[in-house]
Amino acid sequence: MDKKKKTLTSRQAEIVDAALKLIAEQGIQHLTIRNLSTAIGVTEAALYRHFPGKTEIIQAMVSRFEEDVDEIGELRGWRAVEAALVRRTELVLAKPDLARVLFAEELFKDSPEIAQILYGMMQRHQQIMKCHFQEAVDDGVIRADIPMDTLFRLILGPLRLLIKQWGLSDGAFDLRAKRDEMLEFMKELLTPKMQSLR
Amino acid sequence: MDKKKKTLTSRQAEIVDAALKLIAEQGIQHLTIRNLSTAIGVTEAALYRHFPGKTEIIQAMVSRFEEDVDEIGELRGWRAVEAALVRRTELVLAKPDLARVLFAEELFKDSPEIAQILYGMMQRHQQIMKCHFQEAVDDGVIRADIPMDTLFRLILGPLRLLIKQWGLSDGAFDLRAKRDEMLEFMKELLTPKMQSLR
Amino acid sequence: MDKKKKTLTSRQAEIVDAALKLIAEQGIQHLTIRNLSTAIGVTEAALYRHFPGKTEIIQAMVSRFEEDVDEIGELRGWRAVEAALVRRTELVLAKPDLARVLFAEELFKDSPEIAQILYGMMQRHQQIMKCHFQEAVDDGVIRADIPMDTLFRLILGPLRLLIKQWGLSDGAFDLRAKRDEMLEFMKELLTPKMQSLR
Amino acid sequence: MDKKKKTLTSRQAEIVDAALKLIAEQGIQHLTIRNLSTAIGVTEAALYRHFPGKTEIIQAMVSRFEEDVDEIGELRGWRAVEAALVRRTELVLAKPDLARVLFAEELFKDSPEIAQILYGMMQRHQQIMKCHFQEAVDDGVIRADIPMDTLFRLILGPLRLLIKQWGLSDGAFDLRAKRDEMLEFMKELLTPKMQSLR
DNA sequence: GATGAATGAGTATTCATTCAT
DNA sequence: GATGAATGAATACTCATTCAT
Repeated sequence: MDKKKKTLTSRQAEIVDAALKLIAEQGIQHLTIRNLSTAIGVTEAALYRHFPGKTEIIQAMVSRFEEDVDEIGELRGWRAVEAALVRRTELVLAKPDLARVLFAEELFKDSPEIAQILYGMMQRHQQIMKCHFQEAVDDGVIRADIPMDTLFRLILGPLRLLIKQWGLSDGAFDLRAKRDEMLEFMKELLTPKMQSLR
Repeated sequence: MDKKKKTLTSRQAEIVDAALKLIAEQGIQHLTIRNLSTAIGVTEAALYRHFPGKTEIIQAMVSRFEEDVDEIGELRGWRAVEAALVRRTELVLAKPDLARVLFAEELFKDSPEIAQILYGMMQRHQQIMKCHFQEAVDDGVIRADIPMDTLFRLILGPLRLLIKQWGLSDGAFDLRAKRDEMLEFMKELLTPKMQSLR
Repeated sequence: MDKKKKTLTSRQAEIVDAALKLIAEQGIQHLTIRNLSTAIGVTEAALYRHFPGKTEIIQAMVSRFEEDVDEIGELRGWRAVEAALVRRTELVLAKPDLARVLFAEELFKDSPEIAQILYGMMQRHQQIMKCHFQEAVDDGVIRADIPMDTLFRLILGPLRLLIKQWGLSDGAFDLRAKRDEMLEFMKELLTPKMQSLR
Repeated sequence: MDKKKKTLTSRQAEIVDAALKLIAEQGIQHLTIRNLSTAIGVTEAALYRHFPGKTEIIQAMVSRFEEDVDEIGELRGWRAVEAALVRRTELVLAKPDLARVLFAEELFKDSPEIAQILYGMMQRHQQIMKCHFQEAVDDGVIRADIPMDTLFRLILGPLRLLIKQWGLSDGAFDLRAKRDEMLEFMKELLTPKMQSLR
């Protein structure tokens, strides 16, 4: 699955880590070369020994998300879907601002490279999810008449909104509880109707 | 129901339009006083005759959403819900610029005033929708066992994601068709399963 | 004594009053055309109907000080000197910031016209004081061997410093009390020595 | 006795010098980052490598006064007082720029931090002088009945005025001669009048 | 007399980046 | 590998002033 494994030097890794921390703690607007360099304890100029520019730092950072996000392990079918949604919310809970970056494709409008990376991630994620949807359909857990893209929206859309509301409300409600509640209803709603006859 | 005066002078409207366009086309980082003023064809200083500051411009911009979004007319119940979703997508189709900004609350994360406005809008919109949900439940069109906030997410979440995907893909698919398809499935999924007969 | 009596129109007078008030209340840096115009209740542009520019407003304002400062009435000799010093401190007490302007010749370094006016005021004031010194000398109240300019400094210098300290300390001590104490010592110190033999 | 580090880099010293010159020659309103940077021959941005902001530049400038002013060496009593006044005037003669700023506390009225520094300097200087006054009193050179703060004003006030007049007149008179004359009179005036014999 | 709209020059400060050492 | 110094372009915003109406 890895397209271009760019093995980062330890210094590069350190920089990417610092960038992640900075975004997570202070928001993306505080991800400046200055802040980054002082976070690491070197001069601003020093960063340019390790990355050609800021864009590349963000690229490296964003690329790393991918590993984190889509590892659901050996699960399949609806269990895999559930696991994915859970994993996402847990990531949000663990690193709220980082998560905000993940969902804010608009933020990177001005650097097409990064937008591209994010778009690719989104696509790949979508692909994986659809696999699991298909498995769930085959398992008879989800009704078969909903097109995959619509299905994707019906499931991921509510999750995204839930996370967004949680973020906007500054964590005012119990994200896990609402997520579980939502998942339960989703599953029931999507269950084939004939099941009741079984 | 209008809280504050929002009668904009023609120049103010022009500025707000330009701001909207700028954000939609280039991202919020490019919404600068400079860009804004040159977009209109005046000096930067000139803008300050019409708005006290950048914040107020964005506020005016954001406030305008509200008018556009929430007028559903005389409908009630599920019909009203459908009308709202349709209205939203039609708005997106009519003013794609506005649309791109509409769901990107993250964009304004760093200015709490605007985040507040957006949050307020969202809350009010949510309130209205919940009314209609309740009506739909009372009408027996929607099952009664889903909490209102979850219901809101199950319906609005997919719509938002649909619009976002449409925006990110630069209008690559037929928004109306997908919206109608989605609506249809939603309605069916949410219909009570004659549970009362069980 | 009036060089060019510029009879101000009532609107001009109003503007000058507002300018004085502004300086007195907020300091000279807040004396802007904007603040001035809103203080009066007109547009910025309107001010230019009454004065050719900001400089002329300040000129008119500064010119008015002259009347206020040097009217000691019918007194002469040492009594007149005392009266002058008292008058100055009372002015300071009444309008602290305005007074600060009076002593801060440096503030107007960049507009030579105003510096000129202030310098002229200072000179004239010095002249008047020296007259009274001479009278005091003739009266035998002040010793005759001190040159007039030095005498001026020996008397006015401490007063200025007193006022400055009072201003810098934000009025932390009793200006009147210290002024009277100072005056008393001054008089005694400057009394001709033979007096003791009289 | 030094409170904070004041070892300036050569570039910092250059900036401070330029700032001093700018204020002295053109008034504080012209002490802008722009003017300052062009005076030195660098970009505005370059200044921020050497000072965090304008405030700190002015602070450094103001702080420098202290070193120059208060070193009188081993002297004590009236000799020390004389030495201090002489030193001050010599400083004025050597660095007229600095001199013009030296007594213009009003200039910094709007930035409380700097006003604070100046006030502190003034206080410390006053303390030192009062020590010497006391010594002079104990030596029987100065009469004992004048409160220390008044005494301070009676001696330093005239000096400040002398220097200010010299500055305003653009060095039109012989500062040294007038200073010596003043000092002589001061000493004589303040000599005890054998009051003890009365 | 007064306004609304605009201007041009200016304010302090920040940013990503470069380069000689 | 890293630093110190610098740059050019940008940021939001303010000021005194002008001009057509």
